[in-house]
Amino acid sequence: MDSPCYCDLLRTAARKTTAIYDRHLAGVGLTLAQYKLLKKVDRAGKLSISELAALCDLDRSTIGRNVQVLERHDLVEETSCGDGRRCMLRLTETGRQRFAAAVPLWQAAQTEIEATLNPDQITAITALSGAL
Amino acid sequence: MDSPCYCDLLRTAARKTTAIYDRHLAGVGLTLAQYKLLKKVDRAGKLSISELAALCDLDRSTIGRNVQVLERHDLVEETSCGDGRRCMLRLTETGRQRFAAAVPLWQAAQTEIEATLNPDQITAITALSGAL
DNA sequence: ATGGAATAGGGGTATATACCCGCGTCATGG
DNA sequence: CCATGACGCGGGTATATACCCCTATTCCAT
Repeated sequence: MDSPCYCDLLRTAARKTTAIYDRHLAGVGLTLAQYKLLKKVDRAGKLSISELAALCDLDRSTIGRNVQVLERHDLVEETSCGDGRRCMLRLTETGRQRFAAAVPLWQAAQTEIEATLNPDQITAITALSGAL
Repeated sequence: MDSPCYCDLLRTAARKTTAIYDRHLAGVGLTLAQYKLLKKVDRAGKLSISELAALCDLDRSTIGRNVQVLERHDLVEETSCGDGRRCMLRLTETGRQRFAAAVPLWQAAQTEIEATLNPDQITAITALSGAL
């Protein structure tokens, strides 16, 4: 009758963990979502908004707006490519430095989560992405 | 070295499941978040914004704005109590009907999730709220 | 070569969320 | 009985997210 709302549980867990990661990353003025974007741009070197959206499995317009924030903070810049429709994104020098400084903070958050949750939960969470 | 970002996994899982619940609830024009609010107001009968925020474990200002949406949709209304600072929320008749119609849709989403995830994952997710 | 389809992106609108600040109200200690 | 502090809430600002529509560009088939 009263099974817990799985959606609510996951949304709450996502909010709580996001707060933990954001708290760690606040030292370099990044949010977890921004860190993830910087990481993907760093890995790719250059990529378009649509490619980044596909990598993140997020809506293209969401990525477009999130990238605007990164551009305002001078972490990412656009470079033209042959195609007049697209613009390739890449990290600025500031972005590279900020990302490098953020990595150990992110790692600390990871470690905190690993210390908080039990191994079964870690395993279950890791398998979620494949199941949904 | 490259452990997956637990925060990203949970955020993605929350987005995906929210989309599933929202798709089911779209039949009555509600989102999962709105459904949860209506459910809590329904259970409580009457309660203030701060009480609702505490129940949801969300920021008071967040609840205030989400309740404004419900009021615009004529699902929730404010009633004055003795205290001039507070206003008590309760469901409107429309809100009661909408919530009643939404319950089986929510249940269908629950069932879909139970069919998608394996029991271990369900257990792990359920235990998350206590751990975080 | 041209016209229609496909692609890339921006902008509008809406919701969900959090933090901070200020304002009004209440309650309580002198 | 009044001043101070506690409380409740709205509003400002910022981010994250999604859907829709429009425009510009490119590509491809005829």
